[in-house]
Amino acid sequence: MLQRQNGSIKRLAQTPLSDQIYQNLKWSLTIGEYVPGSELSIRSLAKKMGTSAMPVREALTRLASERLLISATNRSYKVASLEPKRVADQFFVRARLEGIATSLAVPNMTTRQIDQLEELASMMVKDIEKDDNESYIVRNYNFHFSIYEAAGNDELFWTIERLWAQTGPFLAHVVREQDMPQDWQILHTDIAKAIRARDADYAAQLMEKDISWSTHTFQDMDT
Amino acid sequence: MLQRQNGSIKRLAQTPLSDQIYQNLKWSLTIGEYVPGSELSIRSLAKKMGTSAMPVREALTRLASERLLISATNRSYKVASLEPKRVADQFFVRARLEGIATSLAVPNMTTRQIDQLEELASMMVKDIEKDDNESYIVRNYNFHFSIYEAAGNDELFWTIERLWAQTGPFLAHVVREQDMPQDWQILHTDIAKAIRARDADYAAQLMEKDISWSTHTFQDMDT
DNA sequence: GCACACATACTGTGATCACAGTTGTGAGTA
DNA sequence: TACTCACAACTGTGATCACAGTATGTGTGC
Repeated sequence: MLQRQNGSIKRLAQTPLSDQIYQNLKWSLTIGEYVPGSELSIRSLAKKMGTSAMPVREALTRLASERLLISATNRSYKVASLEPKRVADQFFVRARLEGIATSLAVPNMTTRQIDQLEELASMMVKDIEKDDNESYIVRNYNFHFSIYEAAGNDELFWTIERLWAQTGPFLAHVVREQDMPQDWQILHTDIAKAIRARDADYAAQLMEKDISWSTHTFQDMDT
Repeated sequence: MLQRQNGSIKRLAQTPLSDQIYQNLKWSLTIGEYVPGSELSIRSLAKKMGTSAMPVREALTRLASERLLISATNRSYKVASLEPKRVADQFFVRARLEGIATSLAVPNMTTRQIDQLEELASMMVKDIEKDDNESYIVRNYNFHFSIYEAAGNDELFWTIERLWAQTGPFLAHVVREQDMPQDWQILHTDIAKAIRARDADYAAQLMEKDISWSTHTFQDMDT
């Protein structure tokens, strides 16, 4: 996160400005703070952050390089807009990778960690009841990534994290529109149960299901 | 590729210099032109390419952001060195993703494309006999990626391509050392046959096998 | 002969400027 | 009213400079 002082970003020891801005924007994408299709320009962002254009420029080129932003030549950077095929492709890869990560994680998770999963799952149900979408999105992130972290494969973790930032803007849109299927909430609890039962295959299967409903959702959507 | 004139890079219409340099370096990593652990500095690369530091700097930050290069704070960029756990993790993800891509590709490939696969496979055997490692590496790339392209999932394709650039330096090392197992060559022909038989599961299984022998190879290696 | 210190030559990072290309708007005309 | 043309306000891109670290190598003192 960025540390602000006098309304502008203060340099943290040893962490380059460009890196802070990069992390900041990546997180914003993940939790869906940017609407699909919205534009980000170097200079206006730099002005908002109180830095020169340089570190912002670096952050944006990095994000574009990871396909988290679209960069047309000589045009401003923008968040991808909802092209059904593209988004469906992304959720397909997500479903597979997150299923794999889950089955890897099952033997590694402690009962304490599984307790926390179940607690998160029940809190998420309450978030939905209270219409607290922002809290729901963050808890959803924590639920999934505490599993993926337990998988113990850095490259897998990072790849999934990247995909979340890529699909974040679309997923947040669905959550905020309350377009989630009724039985979606039960899935999280079931996943925790399957992990507790040390049933790797079933846990992975549920996880794939959790992700891939989105595949169909976006596949049938018009732009 | 970069177009050279008077020993320096000439700007191609519409393609930013930084992008050309980025593509150039990424390909060099993929085919193993850089030894694990070697250092790349902005200014010296810029001098070699005949440009200012700016576009090189952008290319390197992009590569580091995709984890194709390591960037310690305030120290020069470098190609990752061979840490067994890390490399094994990478090949694990590769095996899974390339298996998935293969099974997706099976129903999509034309007989003409499969013919080309078999031709590539037999040429690769000859490359080994002739000790032409560079040609072998490029043909190996073409063999695999013509399959992955047929899978028809852009995100999957890009993710695999990134992983190849990541593992390129290590794989090339093995190829050049001629450390490949005897039965490895037959695998490529078998994969083509399985695709021709439209046996998606078997093709995927063979593909996973093709990748994952490396997992064990590097896992047992000392740094 | 060895160890410590200082100078030098690097490293990435941030800021600033110049440039060319695109977009959008407003005035002038048919 | 509609269309066109020009100008102004953007856009990213490349080059250059200043700076603060770090590693290296050399010379000096013991």
